[in-house]
Amino acid sequence: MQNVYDVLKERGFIEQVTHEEELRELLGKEKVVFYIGFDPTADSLHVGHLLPMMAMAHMQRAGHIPIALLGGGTAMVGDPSGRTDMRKMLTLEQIQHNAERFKKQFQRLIDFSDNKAYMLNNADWLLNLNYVSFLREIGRHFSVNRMLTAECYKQRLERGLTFLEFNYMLMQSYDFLVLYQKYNCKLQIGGNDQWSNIISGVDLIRRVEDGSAYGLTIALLTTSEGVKMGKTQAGALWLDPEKVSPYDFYQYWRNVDDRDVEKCLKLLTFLPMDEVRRLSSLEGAEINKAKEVLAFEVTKLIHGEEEAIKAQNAAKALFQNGADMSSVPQTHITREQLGDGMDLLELLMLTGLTSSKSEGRRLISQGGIYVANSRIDDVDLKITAKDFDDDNSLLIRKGKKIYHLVKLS
RNA sequence: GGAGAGGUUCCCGAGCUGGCCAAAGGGGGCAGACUGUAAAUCUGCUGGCAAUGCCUUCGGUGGUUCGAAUCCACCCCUCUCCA
Repeated sequence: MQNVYDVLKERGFIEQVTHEEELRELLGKEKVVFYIGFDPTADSLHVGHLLPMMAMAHMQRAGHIPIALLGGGTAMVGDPSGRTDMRKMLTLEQIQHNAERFKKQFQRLIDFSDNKAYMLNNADWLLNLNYVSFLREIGRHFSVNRMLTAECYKQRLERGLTFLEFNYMLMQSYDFLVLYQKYNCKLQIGGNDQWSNIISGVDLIRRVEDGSAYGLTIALLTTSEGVKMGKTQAGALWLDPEKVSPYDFYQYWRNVDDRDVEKCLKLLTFLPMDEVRRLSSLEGAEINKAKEVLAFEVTKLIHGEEEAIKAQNAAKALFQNGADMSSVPQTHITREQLGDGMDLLELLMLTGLTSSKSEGRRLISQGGIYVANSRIDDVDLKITAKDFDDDNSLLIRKGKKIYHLVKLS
């Protein structure tokens, strides 16, 4: 069987490693417990978390044991890495609630049964720490001089850094130490921005336990433009279907830049590399086939096969004249709401296609709104029951590819 | 605690000798043309509303004035230097 290390490397996950050869060997010969931390600062995971999750899944498939560590304790402080401002502090209840949501989402990719993976919360050991003993046992191993030279603090030194945030590194290092002691966790994986925190954990384990631990960072998922992937007009691309519908999720991947297709297939799907290479080599309009596969696979991974099929059918219905419109985003309105005619501007807002009437006016006057596939140029157009088809539905389109179905009942 | 700089519309960033400021410019976003549900490029738009006008907005609260993002007072926050 192929060494997971090589798999991760081939698929482009690995950015930095503490001891490449040793780690590779270790992963090849024993079951390794490893951990990745997640900050429960939002009530859903988003695309940015996908890479670490995939890495975990690959590792688990290779027989290793993941620990998903929720930063319930560290979130009380907030990681300053890669931040220009201080994070908002969350209440205990918010963090607890978010952690619950995360677990559901993890379960799609990671098998938590029979101790094949753990989910822990560092609040369990961080919140009750005694300040003075923490300083004596842990704090003494940290050199402020060295911390200040760490990349993650350099930037903040120019802009200001509170003592609270400065402690983040100690807390994360302590996490690693605790996991090493209690679970024999030898490896920490994290985003590339976690490098400083990770190596300081590795260091701490060496100093306190005289043990060998390893660190590995994963590339950040960026577009060919170098921008973080997963930004949509509405904000982040969340994994929660309540926040981003499977259809929109599918469309996001269906529309990635040509240049990002290969990277996404490698990082976000489990397709064998031969298949990835074949799809990535498609050129011109052909590459759309690869994008369809990508969109389908990623959606299947996150929302399940059934939802992925629905999203794909909806896309086909809209873009390739297919018939199954059932999963196109839709809004229901009643005949009472419609009355004897509703302003199109009003309807656009109901569907969420626009957020104000002004925006609707603008769109219409620029030719960006289509009702039942014909372009609308009348800003004051009223929609009546007659406009709906036999199926009591009306298709509205905004721009080239944002569709919305209005159902009358 | 002391000295200084600053907080502007989604972001950056002008404006700050008071009216011509819903506020330059850039970024981002949206739409149009082109196209492959791609990229690049070009064009337009980018606070709201019952819309040739009206309303809310320039850290907060009061004040001066016919009129304030622009002047004054107090307060809050951020940064830099000093302790």
